[in-house]
Amino acid sequence: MTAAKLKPREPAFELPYTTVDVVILSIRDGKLCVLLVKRPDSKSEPFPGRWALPGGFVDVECDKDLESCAIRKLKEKTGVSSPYLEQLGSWGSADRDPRGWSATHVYLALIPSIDVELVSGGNAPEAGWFEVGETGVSVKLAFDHKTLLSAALARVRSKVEYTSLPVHLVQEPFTLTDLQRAYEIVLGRPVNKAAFRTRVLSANIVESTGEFRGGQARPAELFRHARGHDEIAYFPRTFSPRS
Amino acid sequence: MTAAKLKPREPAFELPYTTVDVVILSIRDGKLCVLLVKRPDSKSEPFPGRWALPGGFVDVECDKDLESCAIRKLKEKTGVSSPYLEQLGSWGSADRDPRGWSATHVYLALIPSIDVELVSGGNAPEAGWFEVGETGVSVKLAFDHKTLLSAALARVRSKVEYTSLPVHLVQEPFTLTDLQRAYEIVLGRPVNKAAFRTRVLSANIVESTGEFRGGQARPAELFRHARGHDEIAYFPRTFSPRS
DNA sequence: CTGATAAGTCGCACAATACGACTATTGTGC
DNA sequence: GCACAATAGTCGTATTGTGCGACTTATCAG
Repeated sequence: MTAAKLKPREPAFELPYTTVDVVILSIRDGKLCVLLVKRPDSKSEPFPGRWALPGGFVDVECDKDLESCAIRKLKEKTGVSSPYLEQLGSWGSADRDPRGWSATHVYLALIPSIDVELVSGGNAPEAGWFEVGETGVSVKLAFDHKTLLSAALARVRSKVEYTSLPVHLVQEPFTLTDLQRAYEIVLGRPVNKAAFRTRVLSANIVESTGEFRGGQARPAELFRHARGHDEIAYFPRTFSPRS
Repeated sequence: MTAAKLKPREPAFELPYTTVDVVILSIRDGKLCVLLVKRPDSKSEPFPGRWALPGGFVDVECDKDLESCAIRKLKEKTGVSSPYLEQLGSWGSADRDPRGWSATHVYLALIPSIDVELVSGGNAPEAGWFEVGETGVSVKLAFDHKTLLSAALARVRSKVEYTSLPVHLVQEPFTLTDLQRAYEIVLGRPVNKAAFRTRVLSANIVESTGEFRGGQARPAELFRHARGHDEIAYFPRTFSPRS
């Protein structure tokens, strides 16, 4: 790729880099986890060998907009093509990337806790799921990705209190108990069963499939996301346990 | 400015433009208003003469990060230097700017309803306040600014229900009635006085100055933003009138 | 002194819900 | 076949928060 490829543009001042990063969260083994990829080991790259959020430069040739770019990167890493995806925000400064002024548009994706085929091997970077604790992951992250991850966690933990967001962390069909577990994992505290069920059912965010799943006990009714509820629903009040 | 100014960079693929736009809202004459600037009339510019949100290219020479850039643009237009400022999101696509692939980082600013000295005249663009209705302003906007403004209004109207956000629309010192008016203007409906006062006071978002303002009636206690509450507070419940 | 005006308070009724305790429905071991 | 374990799902109530109308308080004008 040469400078000849650069279309002459007006104004001819220096342009920042534009990137997209995706915070992909999922529940694995009862823990909230984030998907990280290992940066290439080449010394010409910043943060070689360091773990990072999946992401990279916007490709003006193939990305028609920012969201498409985020979806492309998600698809490349996980094979998942239609997750819950929302924009988290953008971070841009002179020093967040050693290569120069850069701005990243960060997306938050939630995917169900199924076995995602991590697209790895070949020249694709190594990828893996990392449990997130109170503040983030235990490994050191590249760039300002620690900040981005913190922001994502704050957003998710805040929204759990008053939205139907965790619906997107469970695989359809699911039982109300499955859904309650997802809430509890993200909230980090138990939730009363009766109160939880009234809330969820009266908000019409899920609908019955009519099917039941049996275990060694009474079979549980199976639900799916309510049709026409691709977006998350807002509860009028937060989950607030009695003191 | 010539191509020589362009620092050679690796990778040498085409970079999107990076801009920052600011949605500046204020209450004027009891109406929610947005600040717009007129685009230059030169034919070499996109959307000549059209009204637009204040904003423009990130200047990698003087802007250390995106927020500084937003603050700079706000200062240039209004003279206000420390408003309530939050990031709204980013919009980027191949076709939102006729000059090429561009991504804009949009900030939302709330400023008190004082007489802002609109910095205008000379070669500075014409600027003015426009009342926003249900969906936006009555004039046609440049670029995708209609979308950006809609998003800003949706954010504000949603947050009014459960946060202390309108605190930043009133000039200190203010009475509780002043604050209630701000809520009512953004909400578009009346609020019960007693309920409003309990909520606001128990949330500790304002504190008394000890001063009083007299009119032809009983003097009202004057308040200011509570110290240590630069950010907005979240109420546990939404304003919800009885049906 | 009286009335107008707006600030600020009080108390009740109502609605939502957190929660523990209850019932219901299945599988399993004896 | 019966007791029991395990989990699903419901019920009733105590408690909390708050919406709202009506009240009291404080000031000014005439």
